[in-house]
Amino acid sequence: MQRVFEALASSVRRQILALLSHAELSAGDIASRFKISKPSISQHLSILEAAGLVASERRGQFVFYRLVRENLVNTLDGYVQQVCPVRRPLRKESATRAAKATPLSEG
Amino acid sequence: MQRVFEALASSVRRQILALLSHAELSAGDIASRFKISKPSISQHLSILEAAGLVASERRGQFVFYRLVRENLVNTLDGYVQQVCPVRRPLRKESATRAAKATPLSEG
DNA sequence: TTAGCAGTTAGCGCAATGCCTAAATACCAT
DNA sequence: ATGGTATTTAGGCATTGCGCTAACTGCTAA
Repeated sequence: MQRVFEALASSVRRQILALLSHAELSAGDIASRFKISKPSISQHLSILEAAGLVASERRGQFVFYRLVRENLVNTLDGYVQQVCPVRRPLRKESATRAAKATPLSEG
Repeated sequence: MQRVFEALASSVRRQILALLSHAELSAGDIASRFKISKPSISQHLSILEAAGLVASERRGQFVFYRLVRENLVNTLDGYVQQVCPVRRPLRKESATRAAKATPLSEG
């Protein structure tokens, strides 16, 4: 969780995740979309991977990165629930509980 | 948004928000729950306030801080939607869309 | 005004971050 | 093996972040 929030603290890294939300991309493809150097992007990718927000797979010369939505959503949702007690989560399991829509101090 | 994610990158600040999710607290009350010094907590609070995640109000000698849930939830939700296209948001307005539960690449 | 508590601001030291270039590694093709 | 492309690792440097103590401001109470 600490790693996830640290990873998300960087604008570049958030943009990378946004890119990967559309499609799997190679490290080079990702780097080409930013002004900063390839090694810097590689470093960002390794931070994202350490946080479990992306996964990588080498195919031939290329290393493809894909978004791991589950971890992103679970982590953010988990924290939001901690801070907005028993509010509607944004994950599937509890579409039922969502119906109750518990108003708390802001209702 | 940048400010919000930067604010959330610190464990202490996330804990402060969690504290404030239960009740409004004075700066001193908050500080007393951590090992770090009062000035440091004050600095954390000002970062949270700059990010719009908390609001402060002086009452007599005390400065009370309260959580601004809206901004926290809106920001996290907004980014999640950017990354998990047209996924179920975790805010109220669209309890309707939540029923549809759009499966995407992880369905 | 003086004393005292609550909180913030100022300034310092240290560790971590983020960028870079250069060099190394991994793979493909010849 | 050799050369070329893709990516990561290593090392350096400037900036930022986070903790501290000391000093300052705001309020209450005599």
